[in-house]
Amino acid sequence: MPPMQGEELRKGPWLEEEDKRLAASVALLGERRWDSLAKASGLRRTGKSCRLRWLNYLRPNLKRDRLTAEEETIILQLHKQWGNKWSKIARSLPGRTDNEIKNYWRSHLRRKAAQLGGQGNYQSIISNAKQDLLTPECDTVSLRSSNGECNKGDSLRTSDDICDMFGLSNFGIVGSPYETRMTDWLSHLSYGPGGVYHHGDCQSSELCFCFPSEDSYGGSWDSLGFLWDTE
DNA sequence: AACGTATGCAACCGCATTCTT
DNA sequence: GAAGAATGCGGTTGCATACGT
Repeated sequence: MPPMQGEELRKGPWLEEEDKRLAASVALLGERRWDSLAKASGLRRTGKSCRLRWLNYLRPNLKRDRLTAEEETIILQLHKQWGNKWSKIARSLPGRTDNEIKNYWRSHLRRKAAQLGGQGNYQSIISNAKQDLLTPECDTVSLRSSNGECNKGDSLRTSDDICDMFGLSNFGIVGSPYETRMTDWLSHLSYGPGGVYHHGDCQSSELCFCFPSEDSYGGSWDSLGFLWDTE
């Protein structure tokens, strides 16, 4: 739609005044009909520009801090699975925008992947990130309580138990959409046929809970994409 | 101090898809 | 069901700042 004569559309960085006006208009009219909203607000911006500004900057509950190691791991995992489906990846990271993830990928992760080069090393990035999250004391992947107090025979009954046991709260998972999936999955491992067991070769003298070998649960870390899939 | 380069991020653009009339 | 409008998405660009020489 061409701008009215004498109403040149503005481009470039948003002013604080424009942000306030946009936020007020969205509160009044809702997140839809952006062209109408742009006109009604008196902003000399396109609806498209208003929508983008709202989604990427003004929307409530946006996280402004740097992406965490956990989020980086998720991005790497999901990008491997889905490719450049930024909006899809963003839906699995509450408070993050597709633009932010896309930028982060281009400035951090893509280069990181390129430095190591090749598919095999790409895998190692995920593996390294995984090691940041999980304790590496067993030759199978293991998760241990952050305080090291794993008592043989203890039951994991609730998601809180599981979060406590596995220290999920340390990873920013608690309260996120994947908390339920993660805890469900861990519960399944606890009681399912594969079982969670003390690995005999574990060098730790303490009891630790280890995932079964890849063979016995029929997959690898890569197969766990469903944990993050919110669709 | 001045200049050139690298980096991070916000915003724009064009196209595809979905919605509304 | 068709056409136009609105929205969503991914790629790209431009600018401010940090950093190195």
